[in-house]
Amino acid sequence: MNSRPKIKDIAERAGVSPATVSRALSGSGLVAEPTLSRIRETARAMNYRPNVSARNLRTQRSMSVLMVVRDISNPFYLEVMKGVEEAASDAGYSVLMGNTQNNPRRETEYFDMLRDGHADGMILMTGKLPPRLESEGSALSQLPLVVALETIEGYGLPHVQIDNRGASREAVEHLIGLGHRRIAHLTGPLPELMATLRRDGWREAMQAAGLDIPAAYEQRGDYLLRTGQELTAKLWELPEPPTAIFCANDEMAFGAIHELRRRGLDVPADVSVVGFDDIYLSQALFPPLTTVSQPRAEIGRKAMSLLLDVIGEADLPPDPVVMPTILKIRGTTGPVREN
Amino acid sequence: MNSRPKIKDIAERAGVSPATVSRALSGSGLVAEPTLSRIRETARAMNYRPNVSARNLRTQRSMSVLMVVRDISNPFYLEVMKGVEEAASDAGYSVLMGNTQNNPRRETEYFDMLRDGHADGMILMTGKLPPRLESEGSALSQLPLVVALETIEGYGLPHVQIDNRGASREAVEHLIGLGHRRIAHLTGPLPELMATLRRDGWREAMQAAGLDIPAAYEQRGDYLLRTGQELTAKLWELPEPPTAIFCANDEMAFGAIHELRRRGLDVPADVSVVGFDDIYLSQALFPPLTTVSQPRAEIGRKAMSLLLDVIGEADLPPDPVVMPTILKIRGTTGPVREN
DNA sequence: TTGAAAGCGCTACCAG
DNA sequence: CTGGTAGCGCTTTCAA
Repeated sequence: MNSRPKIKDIAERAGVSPATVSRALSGSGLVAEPTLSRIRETARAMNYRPNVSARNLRTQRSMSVLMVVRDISNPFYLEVMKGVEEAASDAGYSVLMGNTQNNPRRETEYFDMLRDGHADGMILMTGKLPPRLESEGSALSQLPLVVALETIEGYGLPHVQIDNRGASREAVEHLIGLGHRRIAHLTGPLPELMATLRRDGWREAMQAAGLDIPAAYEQRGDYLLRTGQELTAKLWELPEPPTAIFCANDEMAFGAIHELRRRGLDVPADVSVVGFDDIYLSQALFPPLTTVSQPRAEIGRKAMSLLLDVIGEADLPPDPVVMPTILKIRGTTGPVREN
Repeated sequence: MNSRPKIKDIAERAGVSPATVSRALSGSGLVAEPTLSRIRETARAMNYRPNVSARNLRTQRSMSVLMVVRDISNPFYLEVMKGVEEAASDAGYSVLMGNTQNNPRRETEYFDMLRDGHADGMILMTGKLPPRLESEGSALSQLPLVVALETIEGYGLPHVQIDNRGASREAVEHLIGLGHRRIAHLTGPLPELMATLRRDGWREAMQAAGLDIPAAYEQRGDYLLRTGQELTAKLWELPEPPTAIFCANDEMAFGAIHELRRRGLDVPADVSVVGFDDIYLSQALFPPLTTVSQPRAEIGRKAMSLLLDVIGEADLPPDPVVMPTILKIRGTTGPVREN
């Protein structure tokens, strides 16, 4: 009566076998009505909860999934996590958070957790594989993996992503439409794929409009705020600074705006700035940031639902799932300054 | 050779019993040297990983802890989570994320996960108990629980928190020191304890300085950005608006600044604004926000280490652990405007 | 220092 | 529709 009741206790009290209790509680539909409700009743009365370890051992599943990110303290992941958590919770799964800090040892650890039954599947948002696994080739495609936000090529893994190149092109076209011709770009950490795609989108839009791309207008960054400041400072040491800056993410855009203001330049009257990601608070700045918005929660939900498909061995879309982006035109972009 | 090796496979290969393998791998120190390294070697060679479900079932532990927050998409929790994750990871624990959205059903669910062996302990950051449990009284103090950031009174639970009242007092004193006499406060969701404490700190500082507190200067909020805007708008409908606003959190402070600027008021030349929490990007705004900074990662780490103590049945500090705050004086506060 | 064996709590197979 | 029971993979007595 004192310690936690087990299935056997319920069985005795209800006058049936453990097997029947198990069936009744798991809703297998194979239990006749009078028995069914009697069992349910006693289970509730005894405040019964099935032991997960025992169940997991028996069923060879953990009903948990692993969501692995580069840096857990990046707010960008919040909404994605929320989406993953919602979809997981709806399906009866728990979410384990993995944080790699770009440390290969930790990356490997999370893969090991898949093998040791800690989790039934993994959503990878790191854009890379631990070195040890890279050699495993096609064996990887057998693992219950879904790649989100980033891309891992060559293993036939399911992906949920956005059209980074197209979205960048659209953002730059917006600037061009405002009359800007000297448009610089602060890149992400090249040669990473996502950074490369965003850079390429910028280049494409510039070329399509017949605009010049001075080498110094492509400033190599790393998504960090202070880098945005520094690169902007560099741009303003050029004989001919740009009239607009397209940044590979919002943080660098904040850094750029910060630096411009420090130099007494007004955004957007003097210089236009566009970000990418539409992170939390982007719209709360003054002026609110013009940026490319990703449907983060939906990306999380979709990734989780794909993962459930993988775990359930359902058929998967052979191509990456591409989620739509929206260019949020807000307050940091405006017509090019005359003269 | 194909499917995952189990302890029995290692035992056969190494020519010992499963028991010895288990002892060797868990480092019990009861295995003689030649055997020990032979077992380790074969385990590595076979790429062995112990099955967690089996181990958990046997040991009656899950080596996971649950971190439960009100709203997972609030960036405030990021650093705390990081701290928890670090301390957990160091101790060999995984962290499960729980998101209640203030939904009592979900709150109860997470408590159930404690009982069903999903997790060995729980860090509660919701500041309240699910209704069903409130009646259980002192039985609660037997559960492996740690309360962080918030407070749950009357059950003798271990706490990690900050001195909300004292920190608020300090923030308001800073404003008073700058010559402000008309200082309004945007509160959190009263009557919640944390919101109340921050409000009380403001009142105390005002009273100690002999300043008036017009009823309309206490505007009841809910920590949301847009509420910050709305309440500020209300303040400026008063015959005598304040010269400074102390906000119960940073988001409302951002909202306040936004609204002030919309009205053509300069921060801090016309109005000073102080926030609370020092969330991500607070220092990246222009001007950067003056706010109360909490050692979030340390709070997370401390909460986790307390939880490990609880789980290990170690002695606990009878009083709440109070972590120090720092008033970060940045760019949104300045001397009161003359005239 | 090592091995044999029980059993953690549950599910699912096989009978009836 | 229900019961008996094997066994998931591991740890940990108890004996040797």
